[in-house]
Amino acid sequence: MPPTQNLPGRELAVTVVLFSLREEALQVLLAPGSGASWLLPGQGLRAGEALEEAANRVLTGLIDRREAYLEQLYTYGGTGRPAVSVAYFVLVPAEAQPAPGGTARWFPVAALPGLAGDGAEILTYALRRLRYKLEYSAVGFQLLPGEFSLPELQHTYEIILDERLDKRNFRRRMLQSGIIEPTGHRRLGEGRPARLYRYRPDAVAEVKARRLFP
Amino acid sequence: MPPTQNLPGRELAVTVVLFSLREEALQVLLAPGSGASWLLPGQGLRAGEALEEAANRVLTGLIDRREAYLEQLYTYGGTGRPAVSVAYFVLVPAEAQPAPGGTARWFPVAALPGLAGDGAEILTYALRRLRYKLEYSAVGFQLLPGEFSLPELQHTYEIILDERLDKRNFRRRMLQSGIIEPTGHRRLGEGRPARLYRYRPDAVAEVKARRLFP
DNA sequence: GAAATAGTGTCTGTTAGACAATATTTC
DNA sequence: GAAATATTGTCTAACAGACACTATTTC
Repeated sequence: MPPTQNLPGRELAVTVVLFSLREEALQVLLAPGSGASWLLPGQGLRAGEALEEAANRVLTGLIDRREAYLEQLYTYGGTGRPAVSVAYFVLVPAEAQPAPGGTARWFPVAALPGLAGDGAEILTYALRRLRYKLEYSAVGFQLLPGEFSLPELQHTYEIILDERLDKRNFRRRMLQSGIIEPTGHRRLGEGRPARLYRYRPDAVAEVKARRLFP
Repeated sequence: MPPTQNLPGRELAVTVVLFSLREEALQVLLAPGSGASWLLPGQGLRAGEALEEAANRVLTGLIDRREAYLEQLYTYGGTGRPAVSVAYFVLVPAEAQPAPGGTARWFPVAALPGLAGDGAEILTYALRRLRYKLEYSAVGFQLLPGEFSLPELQHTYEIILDERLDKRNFRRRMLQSGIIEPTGHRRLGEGRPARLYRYRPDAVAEVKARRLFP
């Protein structure tokens, strides 16, 4: 029974775990709760509304962005208010801006405030899922703008996995996978400019797990 | 809005996709629906009942077995009756017997009857998940009795994956993984008796997916 | 001893992972 | 030309996958 915003008496709610990269850190958007605690943003499900619709509605109230990577995470509860809450996992690029006038705030996952209800449990699970999916699917691109350099991409992976990666091996596999293509543009900066790439959603986005028992 | 048994007016239900191996085939337990159609078994959620409790309750009404491998699959709906249904994925060994007096029947996944509502969609997803998990986790053992031979284990994999596997490679990896241990018993039959093994739940049950972008 | 099934070992190609030097830009 | 950053290639160990014969039991 995860905490919900504004609609305390509902049977069914959706909860959203919204991740983004800001200031060199993986951050989560949280809504103010009672007292000093914070909540995962959520809303009761409206009559006739599909689950994913409701999740998108919550999202629209939080952020200025219409498209986002959204995936059902897990359904919690059966006791408490709301009785059941369907948690969604959402990724937005750093470009996305919080909705004007909103009270939600970003928190680095490394420095979370106290979370009401089972918010901490949900968040931990979402984070685990993010790290796991990063390694065998292409979700990482959802956290980046449309054009990015390979060092930026690698940096994204390093932040989320909290682990240093070898530059040569990273580039080799990323390029060999065919999942990105050069845009022809370059990112100018202090040193040698970096080539920019874009994600190719048509490329195979998921990798076969290594078979334990083939 | 998956079909539910007996409790048409509920907001929230759990649906169970129950797999077992019988007669050399992967089979699913279905409940009779209206007319000639069949349903995935399910029940409305009771007040104060946790989701997994409800899934276990449904299970108890279907089969004589108290323990089963049970995992939340996906939550469907938002429209229709029931408004939302939480689907569970369940594996039981072939030993398990249907509850006496029950009306549910086993169907091979290769020859399913017409399914009401979005039963077919849920079942297809459950099957995909089973095959997928089989390759990187140890769920396969949940379909076998406590003691089994390596040929039996391989046969289980072949049935579910619908694919022939190399005996030598299969045995090598299965044994090297340390996930099974010999019981000292043997399975007698027509030819040379097979050594029996048991699953070691304490062994690492999941394998790192191959990193796409390490 | 024939039939049936269980059990075993090797070779090869691919890939993950470790590792250091060169290239291009700005100031 | 110094500083900063981007870009590139090789070697090795581990593992997946292909492949054929021997061992043990029953009848």
